[in-house]
Amino acid sequence: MTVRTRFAPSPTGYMHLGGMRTALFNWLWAKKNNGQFILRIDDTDQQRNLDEALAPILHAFKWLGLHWDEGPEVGGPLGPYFQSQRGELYREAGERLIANGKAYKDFDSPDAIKADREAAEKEKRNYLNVRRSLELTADQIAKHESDDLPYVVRLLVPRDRTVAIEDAIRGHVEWNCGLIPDPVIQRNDGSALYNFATVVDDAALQITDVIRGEEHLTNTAIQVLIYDALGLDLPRFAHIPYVAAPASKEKLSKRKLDKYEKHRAFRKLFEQAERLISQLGRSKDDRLNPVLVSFYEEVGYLPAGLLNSLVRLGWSLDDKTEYFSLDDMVRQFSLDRIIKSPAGFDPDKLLDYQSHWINELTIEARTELCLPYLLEAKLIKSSDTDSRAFVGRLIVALGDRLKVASDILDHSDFFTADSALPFDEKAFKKRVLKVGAPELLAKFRARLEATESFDAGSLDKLMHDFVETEGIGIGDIIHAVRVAATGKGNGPGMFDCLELLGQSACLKRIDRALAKASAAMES
RNA sequence: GCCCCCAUCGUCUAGAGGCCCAGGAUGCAGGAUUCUCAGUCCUGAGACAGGGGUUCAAAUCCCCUUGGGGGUACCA
Repeated sequence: MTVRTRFAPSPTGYMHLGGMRTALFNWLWAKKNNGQFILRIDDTDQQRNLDEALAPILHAFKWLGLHWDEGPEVGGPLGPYFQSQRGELYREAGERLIANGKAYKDFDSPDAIKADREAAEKEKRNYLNVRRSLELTADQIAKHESDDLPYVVRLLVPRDRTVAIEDAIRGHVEWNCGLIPDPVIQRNDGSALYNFATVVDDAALQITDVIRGEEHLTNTAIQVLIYDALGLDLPRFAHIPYVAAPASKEKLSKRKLDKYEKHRAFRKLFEQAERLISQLGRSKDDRLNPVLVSFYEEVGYLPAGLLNSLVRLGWSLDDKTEYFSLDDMVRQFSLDRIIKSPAGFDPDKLLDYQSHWINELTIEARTELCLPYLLEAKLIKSSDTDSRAFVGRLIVALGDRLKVASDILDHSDFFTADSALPFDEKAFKKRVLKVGAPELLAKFRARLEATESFDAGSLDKLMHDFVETEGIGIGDIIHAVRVAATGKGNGPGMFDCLELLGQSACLKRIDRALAKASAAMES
């Protein structure tokens, strides 16, 4: 039988990291088995602007390259793939269960149920439905119905048995049905509840493997009873642990950001977002929430980096392999190597995967990633051949300093006008305002002006000759040159920086630094 | 309260009775390289939640405790 897995998001308007990890495991398992991955939209509570709420979710899948075989936009033979359009199926299944005596119409008011529950609690007794509606005669039921007395449909739980599954991750899990109250499967208006709709849909969509978060493990008891009542075969279940927040075993949550902000590793993510906000003049929006997939796309992470990080949350191949491309994952993924305990999302580890994968990229590919940020920041005017070439050279010089695409914004000094270059005050003071430094800088400037060749190699030689004739160490001059030319105390190799800037820019910038230095000396 | 699940370095994990005074990765600290930063290389600190069993032998199996999580809805 072909393996068919599914991911069933509610159209919430965003894609959570934890949900994405669940989706990834489903996708991988399907692909690994040459099966199909289905996207079903659980839009039971009739949203008004469905498209708007769904778009970011579909976009996240597309961005990561996790394409679905059936679902929204692509359709498929077993559609529709929206629960809101499958009401007829649930109604039909509900009627069948009532006809079979596997479910019943419960005319008890919510208040009556509540009273039963409270009474049980008071007596420290486990609550079970009193099932008064089961005592009703056919005539009484007909009367209630003609009176339009509201009712819900409840599954009649067989209290004398147990229900068990062989979970692919947890192994044998068993429940005593004598402890399970009869769950509502259909509301008064005929709409289906989650546990019911899910079973009907998973069966209709021929899902063979249900891989989902462990928060659904308890639901599974009820769902298995529904499968049984409907005479359906059980899929294989795999309940994976949730993705936890840093420094806790709590579920990673979209709403607990201020807590994560205090976490050392997480703070790096917030800083990346702040860089976008300050350098691109963006406003703070929901997409820049590091619990959401959109954050990583916005900041310039690679799908490969995020994917690698997600797959390693709760899954490993062996005791040493850390880096997995999507193809590697498809080849090597397996359910039996998923761990049972929750895994905390670690931004440090993500950054390591990210820098691994970005360094696998060609310079051209990295350039393409960085250009949009430079354009948005107005550091370059267009992405023409010249800009591409220049950015490419910068990226070569940056080497593995460039970890996420928006890191390019940290190197605006290569793009700003010479007359507007900001100097890092601390570095300036330390390197340029040092005794004797301006004099050396001025002398070296003269050499820079006189030289014919301005490539890194020649500049290196030029500097060494200079150092030798002056009888100083290279450290006595190179830092001052760096600060004068780039405004900063650190960065790529100094000679690469000078070459990138070019002769005239370097001279202008050094002049500006010298002027600033003499002004500072006087005061 | 009741039911279910989980428990190895800060973090991600390897480990399915002897290979483990517990291995890798990341992070951290120190050193080397170097013009800074990043990287690279080397070194270091760092864990089997606790208690009972079973066994010649337990991180691994069983029980209890503790801790964490989930469910207990006319949410999904």
